[in-house]
Amino acid sequence: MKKLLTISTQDYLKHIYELTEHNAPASTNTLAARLKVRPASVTGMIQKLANEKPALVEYQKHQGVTLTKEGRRAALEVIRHHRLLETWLVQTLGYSWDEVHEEAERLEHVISEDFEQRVAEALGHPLRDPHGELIPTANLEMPLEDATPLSTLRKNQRGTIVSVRDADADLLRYLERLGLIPNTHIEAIDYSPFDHNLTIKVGEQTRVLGLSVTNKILIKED
Amino acid sequence: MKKLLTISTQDYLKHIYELTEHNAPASTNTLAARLKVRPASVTGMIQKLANEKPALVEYQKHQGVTLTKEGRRAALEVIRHHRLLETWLVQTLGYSWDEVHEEAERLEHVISEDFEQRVAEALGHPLRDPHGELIPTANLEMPLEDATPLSTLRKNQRGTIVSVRDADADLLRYLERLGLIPNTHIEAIDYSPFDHNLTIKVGEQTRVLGLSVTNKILIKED
DNA sequence: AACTTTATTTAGCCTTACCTAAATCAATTT
DNA sequence: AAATTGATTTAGGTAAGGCTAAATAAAGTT
Ligand SMILES: [Mn+2]
Ligand SMILES: [Mn+2]
Ligand SMILES: [Mn+2]
Ligand SMILES: [Mn+2]
Repeated sequence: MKKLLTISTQDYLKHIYELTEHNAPASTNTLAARLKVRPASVTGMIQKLANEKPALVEYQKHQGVTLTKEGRRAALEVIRHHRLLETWLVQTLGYSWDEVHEEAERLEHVISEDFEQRVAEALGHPLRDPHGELIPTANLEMPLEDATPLSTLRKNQRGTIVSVRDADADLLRYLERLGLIPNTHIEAIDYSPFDHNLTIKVGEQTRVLGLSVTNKILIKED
Repeated sequence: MKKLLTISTQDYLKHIYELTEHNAPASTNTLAARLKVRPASVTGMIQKLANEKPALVEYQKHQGVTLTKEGRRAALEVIRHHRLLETWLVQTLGYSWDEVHEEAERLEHVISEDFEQRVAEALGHPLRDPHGELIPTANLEMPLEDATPLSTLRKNQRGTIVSVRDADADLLRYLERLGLIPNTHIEAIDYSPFDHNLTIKVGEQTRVLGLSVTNKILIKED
């Protein structure tokens, strides 16, 4: 029953998941950019995934792509591997949060279910990875995220950083230097509606963050 | 300067190394059997490896194959990864010695040099893996093995088990059940020159081992 | 409505690493 | 020396997963 998926297939499904997480199908071009592949290659792969049985994606020409139930399970499997691996690499080998992603990106495709289980066990079944992102459960369900983007915080509101999207190592190093890591308390002290710049206080420091940054940080109001 | 090798290439080189370790070139058929691939495929791959520049193998039609200096380095790189990974999986995730091999077989190809170094560090730069096999050094030299096959032990000689070839999980489970693991002291109490059976004493137990087993165990006389 | 631009798909190729079947080589036997 | 056998190589395919260039569709403009 279980087909074994190639590394490429797993990467396609993972990226489709991330792009369609907040509904809205993923476009060929966006996927191509994420996967660092040409749009024509994406079309080809998507067609194949749609014709698998059971189908892994739902696809209508020119309308973008979404995951089927099977596709979503496969995507969550990879994401669970990725996030458990990141957590483990940080905890046992002293990786920093800007270094783990790349390593996990390759390991996620080759570990066994046994390995996954041993790591989960060793870590005490963590809920979030080092970037604060939720780890899918062992039965492949994604827990509900109740945090909101930092970009929604307004003057005089306070919050605690929950997570940061982990794609860009440079951004992560930058944020760490500013002290903007999970569990940090912050307070909005100004917001500029024209450029969407948000001025916040972190400890004693004051920082001004643009939308491209505030969109990538999730917080919980407190 | 450094070409990146595919997983297949790495596996070919690793198996060629193991087959040529005690000089004598590796034959197409033997390699095919080890790699679980058809002889024709081996010929094809070997021809490619011989035509790389720099060449990774030395090859003359119908004469078998050996590694060049570059090929040997590449092979030792993979073997170092494999053995460090085995050691680490056993120590940090509680794998047993018959389980680690398969997992390491896949991980060995995807870890970074950074990962390798962190693991080596975390383990205190171990000299041998859980099967007692020597781990190539960080600068890719294989330490000299001064242990000898158990098959050379004769009546009334005593020795300590140094290592066991790790290929076959069933054999490993069998040996563990008999208490035949690294650092165990044994004594030869009989040898039959006709069938090469060796009778040994392990603790209080007496065991009779065939040549196919005694050849896979290395000991140091004491 | 016609035109232009951008997004997407199709068509045709390439590389890697496998396979099977047929051909050839090398080592034994007779 | 000839014939047989086993090992190895060659020839011709296949399946993945990329690529470029050309064709088409959709969306935005005049
Ligand atoms: Mn990946
Ligand atoms: Mn899993
Ligand atoms: Mn391998
Ligand atoms: Mn290495």
